Amino acid sequence: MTARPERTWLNVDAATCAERLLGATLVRILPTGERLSGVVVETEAYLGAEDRAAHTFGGRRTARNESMYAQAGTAYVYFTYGMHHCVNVVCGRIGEGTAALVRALEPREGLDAMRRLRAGKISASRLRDTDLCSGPAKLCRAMGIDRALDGVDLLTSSSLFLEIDPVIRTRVAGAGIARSSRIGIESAGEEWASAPLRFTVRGHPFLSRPGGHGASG
DNA sequence: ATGACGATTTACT
DNA sequence: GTAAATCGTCATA
Repeated sequence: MTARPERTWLNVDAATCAERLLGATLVRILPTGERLSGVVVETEAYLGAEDRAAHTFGGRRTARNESMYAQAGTAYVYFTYGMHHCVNVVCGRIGEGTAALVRALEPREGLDAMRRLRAGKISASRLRDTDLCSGPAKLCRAMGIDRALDGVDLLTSSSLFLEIDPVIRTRVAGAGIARSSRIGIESAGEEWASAPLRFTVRGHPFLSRPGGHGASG
């Protein structure tokens, strides 16, 4: 039986939240009513004011990152590189500015719709299942996530929300969790660029790129 | 008002 | 491996 997570489950530090989200299911209900979903298999933790790589570093607070300061369970969706969206799960206390970036999903429901949404110049039929959601911007494209969903409550929303399937989470826990350095944050400096704040399901085939070797979980 | 910069992806050499 | 695509946001003036 699946259930939505409790808010207290996300009211934790970003690293704990990022690790915890592995094995959770992200569900998107399109305006058409189609249900899309995928299991979270890769995340990154962003630690807030202290973290040079975080959008909330130094307490920066603007219209763009406002939702990152909201309550745990809020979706922080941002637009970058002039063309891509990425989605985070806000965690910790209100005003803390911490979150976990969702970097890859194993697609479970609505693969045809995902293919349609992801298809650009290449034909949809040529997109392999492993290409659908293997990156933070890819999964947003595949699930139709954009700034319109910034700030929605992932615990109560009917358009974008989290579900926990105990069977899936048990299977993920059995596979083990690996930690590695976060991707694409070189400019944040060596200390933060090398911090082991990326979490992956060990050896999972749907990652954005190979995971690291670390403690099992 | 302006300029530099992305928590990326894709195509191409 | 490298480079282009593409534009909202933010710091500076």
